[in-house]
Amino acid sequence: MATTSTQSTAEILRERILEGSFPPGTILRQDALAQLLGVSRTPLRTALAELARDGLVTYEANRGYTVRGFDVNDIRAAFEVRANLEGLACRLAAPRITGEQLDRLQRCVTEGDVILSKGVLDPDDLAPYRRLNVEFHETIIAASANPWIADFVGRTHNVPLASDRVFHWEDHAIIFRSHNDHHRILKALRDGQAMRAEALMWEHVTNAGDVLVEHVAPKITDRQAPVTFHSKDTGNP
Amino acid sequence: MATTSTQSTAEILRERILEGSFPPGTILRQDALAQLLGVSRTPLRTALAELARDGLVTYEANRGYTVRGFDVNDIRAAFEVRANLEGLACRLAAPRITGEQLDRLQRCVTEGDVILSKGVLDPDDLAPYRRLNVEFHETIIAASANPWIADFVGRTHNVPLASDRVFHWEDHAIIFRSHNDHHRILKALRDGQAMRAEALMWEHVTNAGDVLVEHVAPKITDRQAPVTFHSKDTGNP
DNA sequence: TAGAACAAGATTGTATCCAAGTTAAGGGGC
DNA sequence: GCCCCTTAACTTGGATACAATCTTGTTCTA
Repeated sequence: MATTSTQSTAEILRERILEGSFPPGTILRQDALAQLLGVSRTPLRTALAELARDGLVTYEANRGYTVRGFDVNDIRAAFEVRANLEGLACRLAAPRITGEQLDRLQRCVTEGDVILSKGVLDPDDLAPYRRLNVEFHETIIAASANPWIADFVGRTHNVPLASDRVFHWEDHAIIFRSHNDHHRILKALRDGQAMRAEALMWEHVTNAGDVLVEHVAPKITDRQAPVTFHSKDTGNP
Repeated sequence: MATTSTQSTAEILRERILEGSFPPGTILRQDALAQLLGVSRTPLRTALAELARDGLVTYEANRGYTVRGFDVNDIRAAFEVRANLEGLACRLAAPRITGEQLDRLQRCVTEGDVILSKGVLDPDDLAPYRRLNVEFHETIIAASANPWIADFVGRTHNVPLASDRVFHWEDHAIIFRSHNDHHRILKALRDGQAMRAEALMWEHVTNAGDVLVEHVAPKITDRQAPVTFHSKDTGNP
């Protein structure tokens, strides 16, 4: 295999935690967790140290790792920063974006048009549209030519419920407006209007945060009590 | 000891790399490095995984860790996002900063006045002034009540030469102007002028980046050839 | 009965050992 | 003579064993 056991362990754990398989406050017992994941404690511990650096789990010396909990304010704060960073990405990208990148953005927008032209939100279209959305944002960030933005925005996705893998695919009007933002952002970037692109992106992300917070707030209000993870648990509630 | 061996190893390594003790491209041989630091390979590897997550070293599966090199563009890019993030911190802090925090900012400014009133830059004043500077910025970031900003700005300090531990303590006019910015930023925050505080901080950080880049650019132009780290090396060139 | 001290069990942190992969050198074939 | 394959030394990755620390339950005392 081209990848190492530590890497795959970290990836699986990250996925599980972001999915919510391990409730916040869960104490991650290394022996049990290693057994569940089918690896020894050595790669598991390395993976945990990485996740701790990403803020997904907290660490206390000689007391192990626990799954970190995020409240509504953490999510709000994440979108606050992300709105600014992605706005900055637009401002930087406007004068230097390449034709090839503009083409890719155009493709995302056009394909999104097709999906949304139905007038209703087909559940089967969720995955493709989400992929388009991710590619649109990532292309702009890449066009900004500032690697820190990509890194930091990526880190704000390391939050359960705030990741762009969570998508509110219910209200056609909301998605339609969001997609319309993409149209305008692309237009602004093509015309080299840095400030306009920045303002549009800022509002675009800020509103997405508002929608998300409004939608998921009830889910997070009940703070789980600390829970211990044992080997008999499957990790899927 | 309250701290664990892994933690201290990571801290020492981080310090060493930021200082420049290990030139970019250095291949960090685990056996030799562990021997140098007086620990076994296990905690060392965990520490290295952490530093890799911070971007200080790069990792390739089955081929180990190498010290990452940063060029002028990386530093420029770091200041670009830092200027925006610290500007954002000001905007957020303006309406919610506490009296206690304003007092602390005032103290930083006043003590800085005393140091700079001499009219010349005494080398003995470098450390105290640098401490005041760090406290000023960190207080505002804390006042923004957005933990992501603190995290991300901290990460931009994880760059050799771009850390705030590097300070250009030569030109009195430059320092004086910079300190004058602090005066105005404090005034803006006290008066609740969010936009003004943001603009001032943006310019403040952007200019600091310009000065740094201009000053250190010659130092980085010569890109070191890849070098292997052996146990006989002391780590101090 | 409440509280503290102690001891046993459990859990984490570190070291050592073994396997798997990589790199480099030497030998054989064209 | 040059290229490729084989092989051996070296390095990294993972598993296991051992040491240090924490937790918990019990017992003894005031």
